Amino acid sequence: MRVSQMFIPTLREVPAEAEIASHKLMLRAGLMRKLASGIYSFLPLGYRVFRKIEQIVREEMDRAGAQELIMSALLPAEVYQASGRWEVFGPEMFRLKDRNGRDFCLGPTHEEIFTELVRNETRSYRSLPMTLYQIQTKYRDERRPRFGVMRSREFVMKDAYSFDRDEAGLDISYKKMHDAYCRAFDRCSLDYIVVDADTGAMGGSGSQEFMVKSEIGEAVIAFCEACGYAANDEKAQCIPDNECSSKECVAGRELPLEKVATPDVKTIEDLTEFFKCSPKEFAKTLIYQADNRVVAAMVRGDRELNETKLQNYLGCIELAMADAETVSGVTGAAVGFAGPVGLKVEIIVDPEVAGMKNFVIGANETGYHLKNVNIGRDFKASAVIDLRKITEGDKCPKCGAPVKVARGIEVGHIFKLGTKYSKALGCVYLDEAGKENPMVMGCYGIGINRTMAAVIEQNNDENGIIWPMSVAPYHVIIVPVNTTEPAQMEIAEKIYRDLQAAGIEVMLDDRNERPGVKFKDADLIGIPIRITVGKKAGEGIVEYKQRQAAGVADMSIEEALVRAKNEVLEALGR
RNA sequence: CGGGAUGUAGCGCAGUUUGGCUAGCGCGCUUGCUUCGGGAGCAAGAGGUCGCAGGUUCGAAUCCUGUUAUCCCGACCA
Repeated sequence: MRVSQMFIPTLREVPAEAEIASHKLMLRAGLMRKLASGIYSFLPLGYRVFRKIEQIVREEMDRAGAQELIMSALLPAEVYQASGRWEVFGPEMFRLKDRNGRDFCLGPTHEEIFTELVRNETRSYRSLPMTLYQIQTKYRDERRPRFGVMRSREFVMKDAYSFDRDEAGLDISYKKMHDAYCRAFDRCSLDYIVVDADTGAMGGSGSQEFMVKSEIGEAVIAFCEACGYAANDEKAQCIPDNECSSKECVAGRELPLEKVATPDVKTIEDLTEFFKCSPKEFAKTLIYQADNRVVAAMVRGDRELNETKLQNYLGCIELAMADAETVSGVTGAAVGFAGPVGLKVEIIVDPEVAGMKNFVIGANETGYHLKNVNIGRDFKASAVIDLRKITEGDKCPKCGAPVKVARGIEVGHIFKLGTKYSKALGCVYLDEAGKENPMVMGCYGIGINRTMAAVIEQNNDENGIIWPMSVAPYHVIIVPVNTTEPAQMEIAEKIYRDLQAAGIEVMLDDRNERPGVKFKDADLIGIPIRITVGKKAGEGIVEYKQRQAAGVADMSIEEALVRAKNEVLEALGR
């Protein structure tokens, strides 16, 4: 298309609202504009990219045997009430009423709707397995929309749902989706990692996330370069490190319990200062409010508690640090002096703490700590389970090598749901013997908008976006340096026609702008190949430039045409 | 939801402390001339109820009260 006729409102300066590279560039390159917090309009160039990503995902879903359909974003309350999620979603769900006062919502996710559809229409084992999907808009009234399209209130998700007879069937359907996701993200040229994930409130027997490594990612992932283990930090299993630094511990003798006055010594930093020793010789006692009960959780002084692990163990819906009033009610001391000795609540202990001897804890008395505490002798643990957060250098739970920790953007998530929804909603099939069984389900999501932002996060430089060919809004841009030179325009027009005839998506920058402006815009919007028609046009020479490469090359028109066609077709795998 | 910050032209900002404004600057936009290989030069223009509402005052972008929107950190999040 001719740039003079296109709606590409590029910006020279970065709007103040944008912080991260992808958000800034999506605004500057004229891909989108904000309508409200977490709500964006995609402009022509941005929408082309959006549709290409969508199409890649669609092709890979179809190739994996999934069938596309489309559902409404406007959903009646009943279907969520049946599964109990009308309440669970809380204020995150956009709710509205129709003219008769009936409750509706804008769908935040569609498990229930798919399950209900299949329940109503499918009865026989002969129809299974089956995987259905849609690429459709979701609405979530996020507490804090962030980073442009990275966490927005309206977004497009590809959501797929598999229905199988049994776990073995689910394993196969799940694997197919896993492989399809890999192909889709590969085609988007994303550098991603597949990590084990916590199933959380979704329940089910297994889950993996597709993470694009990025510093601005909201998730933390641990991975092992030695054996390939990778997990979300909520899920990552920790191997206790019971290397002890104190002599008493090495000797293995239990020393007599001592109460030490520690006025104003509250934090771990204060304690290491006061006792002149390593934080590894303390244990933190954290008081939590879990639904209606109060529990204590202990991790070593230098560790952080992993709330997901605690929550999974407790099986509670709500988990939060107890407020100061609750803490003093339980411990009889101000915050900062909690300890397990004499505590009347459930005490859950990390294996590292369980392996410690003669350590220091709060005395449950304001201004005092206990020294030479020993588990078993001085207090009893209700349970010993892995409770801590993994850190860089921890032993890999699979092979023992030191793990690395990085941040990631979650672009895809696959779940083995099992029978949670099928049982709740009565989604059953009849087997050969005529017996009713719940279908075994999986669900699979890809955030299209977020994937687009992730591609930009990984493919940009100080001049702008560097689109991979597969998702670039156009493949080639032709830049005649001076549109008032008929020789240049003639050649530019010829290249334009030839490439279009070859099925290449091409832009012709026919604006009567100075060359600097056109080069800057071409770089900013990130078109993979640029063909510049300049002074040497008269000799039949043009300049060829790849967006991701530094150099330029002069060549004949014919050569440039051949090269552009080859590069585009090769990159697209045609 | 807790903490912090900010709303002045399409974008970026100054002016607010100490009220005097008929509100400026850069970019972009329009017109003309010149220019044409990395965001051109000259000239002439268009564009703003200073987020909104109320109050104080002779006078409010500026002070007070309320409200709303946006962004950041945290908490939270299928």
